[in-house]
Amino acid sequence: MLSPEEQLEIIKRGAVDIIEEEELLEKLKRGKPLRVKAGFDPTAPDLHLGHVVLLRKLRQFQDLGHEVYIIIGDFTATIGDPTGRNETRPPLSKEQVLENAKTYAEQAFKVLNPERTKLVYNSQWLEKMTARDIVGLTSKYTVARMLEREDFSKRFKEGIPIYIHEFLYPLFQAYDSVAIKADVELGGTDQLFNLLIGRDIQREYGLEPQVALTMPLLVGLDGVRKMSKSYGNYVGITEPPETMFGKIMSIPDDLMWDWYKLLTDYTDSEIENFKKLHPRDAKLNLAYTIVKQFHGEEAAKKAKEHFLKTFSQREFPENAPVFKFPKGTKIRADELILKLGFAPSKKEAQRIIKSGGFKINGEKYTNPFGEIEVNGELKIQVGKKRFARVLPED
RNA sequence: GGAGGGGUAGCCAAGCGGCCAAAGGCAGGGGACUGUAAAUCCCCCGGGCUCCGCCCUUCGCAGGUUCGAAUCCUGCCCCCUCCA
Repeated sequence: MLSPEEQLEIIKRGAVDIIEEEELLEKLKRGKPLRVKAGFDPTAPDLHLGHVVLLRKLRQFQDLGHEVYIIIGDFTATIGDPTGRNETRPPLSKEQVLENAKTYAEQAFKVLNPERTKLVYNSQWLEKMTARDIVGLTSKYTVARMLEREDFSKRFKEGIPIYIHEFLYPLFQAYDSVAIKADVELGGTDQLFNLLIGRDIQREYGLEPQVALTMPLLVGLDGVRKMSKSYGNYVGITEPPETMFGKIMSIPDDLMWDWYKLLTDYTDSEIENFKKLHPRDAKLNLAYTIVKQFHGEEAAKKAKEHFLKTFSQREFPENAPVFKFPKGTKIRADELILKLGFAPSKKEAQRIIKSGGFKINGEKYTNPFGEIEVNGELKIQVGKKRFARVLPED
């Protein structure tokens, strides 16, 4: 077991805020496993690399001998957390939440150690609260302090409605920390406010306040906005190795250093060394390292080869999806693309063809209405990334 | 409850009787370039028709006035601002 000081060093890596660092050191010095809490938003069961940043930090705690508590907000999800939004979020059904939680756990264990992870549902304690209990909880915080939160105050100023139940969300999240006696709570930087309320509320209930630790929000593929499913700039952790690899390669060069820091185990000095490489090679290594974490070494190697062949050498990928047509089928070029699912409409397919984005067996094919006969194998390419193999069938 | 302002394509935003499938921007797609990307340049961006032209469906919803409406009128729904 590492010394408290050494542990702290590891924990601090990549973190934005630790409130308070001295308290954390105190807790570590007691030598008992800490209860590290993280909430899970059951509205988004598809985990992406943005979530991984947090999960990796949790994993570090586990590797240091601590215990992770994942709070499934099955109760709070029926309220809707307004964090980071300027509007109220629609509540979810109970069944949906449970289903999402299951998917979440499966994916989270690609990073977390299941033996040191406890999944708990906050309905366990929140549903038992009586009106009196809730009044008790709400009497421990003020409206003025709630309005300190940026999205609340912004909405308040702009006249966008804030419903009273939305104030309950941070309070219930804080109460979760009371219920499990959390020592540390992790979240993205956008969660800082909620994490801090946890400290106040724990204190009110006579507990030692938790340490709030925030991690940066990972910037997505566009290099601008935080990674989020709704922006479409994400890399899902269940995506196939080739897709994952390709997506990572498409991030802006500048972004890759953040990714290195937040998504790999490389030390700062190792990362500094990578900066001396050709950016393409540094990024290849990044993609390789990340893919390896989720799919293993073999798959990562293959994904890299696939990438080099397809993009650097412009070769036709061997594992392109295969479509079979009866032998001798004649089909119009635009209809073929539509059938392969490479365009949402014939019009769109025609545009692609006209502008030279359609290749058969490596040759550009520019007549959208041309009849294509399926006799032998056809290697179809649409744009740079979409490939298909069309085979005749007797 | 009163007084105003507004709802236009994925988003933002012009248009305010015909030349409007609707300017411009963003996002997106294709091509060129490249290191994969970014930047830059060109093209495209409602759907359908063997398509250099034609047809259908779009401007909150439902009707109406007109040869003709996103544009005018009526009703309805929704949103915002100010006052109470």
